[in-house]
Amino acid sequence: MRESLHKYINSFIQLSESEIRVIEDILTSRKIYKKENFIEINKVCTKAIFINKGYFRFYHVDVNGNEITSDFYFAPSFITSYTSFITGAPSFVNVQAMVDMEVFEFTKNDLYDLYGKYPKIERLGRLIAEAIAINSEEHLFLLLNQSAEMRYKRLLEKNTKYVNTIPLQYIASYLGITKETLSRMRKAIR
Amino acid sequence: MRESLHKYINSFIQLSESEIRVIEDILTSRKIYKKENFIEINKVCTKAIFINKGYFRFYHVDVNGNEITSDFYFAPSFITSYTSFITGAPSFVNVQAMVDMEVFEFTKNDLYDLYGKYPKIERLGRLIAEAIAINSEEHLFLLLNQSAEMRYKRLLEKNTKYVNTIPLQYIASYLGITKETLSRMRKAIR
DNA sequence: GATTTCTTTTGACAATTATCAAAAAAATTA
DNA sequence: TAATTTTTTTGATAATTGTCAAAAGAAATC
Repeated sequence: MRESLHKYINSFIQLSESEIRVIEDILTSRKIYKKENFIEINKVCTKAIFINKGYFRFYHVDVNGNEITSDFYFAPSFITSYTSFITGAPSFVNVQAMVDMEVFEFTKNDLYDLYGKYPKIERLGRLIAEAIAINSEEHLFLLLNQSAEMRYKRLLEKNTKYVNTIPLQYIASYLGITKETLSRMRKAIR
Repeated sequence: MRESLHKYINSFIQLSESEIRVIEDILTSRKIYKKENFIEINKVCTKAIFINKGYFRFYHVDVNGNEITSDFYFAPSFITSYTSFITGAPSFVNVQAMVDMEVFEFTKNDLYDLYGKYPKIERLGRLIAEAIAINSEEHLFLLLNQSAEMRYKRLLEKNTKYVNTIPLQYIASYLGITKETLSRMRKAIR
């Protein structure tokens, strides 16, 4: 049942049976239904999850009342409202289930206990933090790299999964443009 | 001489005398002069540094030949071409000294040795990776948050240091706009 | 302190992107 | 499958931002 978790962890680091077990011990299996928010804006986030099935989007509402999507995370992956989880400040994003999902939840306290007891689990934490930093760096790079059309083409190449499974309106704001502009760009490219 | 390093590390985690010493042992003191590139695009980056004095900008050249600045890092801070250092892929950014600088350099190999031997130093690595991820998240948030004018105002509030010390042309591309547009916006705000 | 180099500002105009409203298409639910 | 809801597309127009060239200002160098 937790095979995909093992596989995912293994892609970062080889853990022993007992290390895997203590990780499993802090997890609670849970379902999150489409459109439900796992994390709410302005609340402090002290929980994180492993996505076993489904995907999330991170979004906030700007001054004009528009929803701005800042990120997507697909299974398998660990996620949380990163800045809030780390610093203890209120989250500035909502994290919303895009489909009916299956996740394994755990608390910050439990995780930090494991960090203290198992250096290799802390190493896993470092590797995941690094992966998240790299992901943000790539998104940043995408946004800074010229016209909206170029950004979309780049996304097409690099993140085919996004373009194929995520509704266009959310991809638009991920790219920093409106859905109408993205729709027109797609027409122009065809 | 390395007081600012100690202080900086202490802001993340309390290390013992001997842990501090082994970190110092892998450092090489160095000067980097204004406009010099510490890291070159397309080269694999296996070194990182602690900035003791000065600041860097991260930039790349886009298809139209324009320099795009994606980040700034001021002393005191650890920096490297993050994605390249972690993954071993060629760097997609240049890292350029903005003033005459004083830095302490170290290699990836030496650092990873320390990670293996000193769990608390690996924890420091995790904490720094997290800080970098948070920094990128904030920059992303800035870029996605509506009009250029709003972005600039937000930067004014949040990162006064940037606005006061960095030449406008670099701030412009950090905000995803041209220097002319930023210049006009500043005039409008006055 | 004069000269050179680098940075910022300004103007005129063009291109890109946003906005609002409505229609069409697709997906979901009854 | 019909009805409802959600998502995408289209049109007309406005607002924002970019481009290119030149001037003004500031900083660095001799």
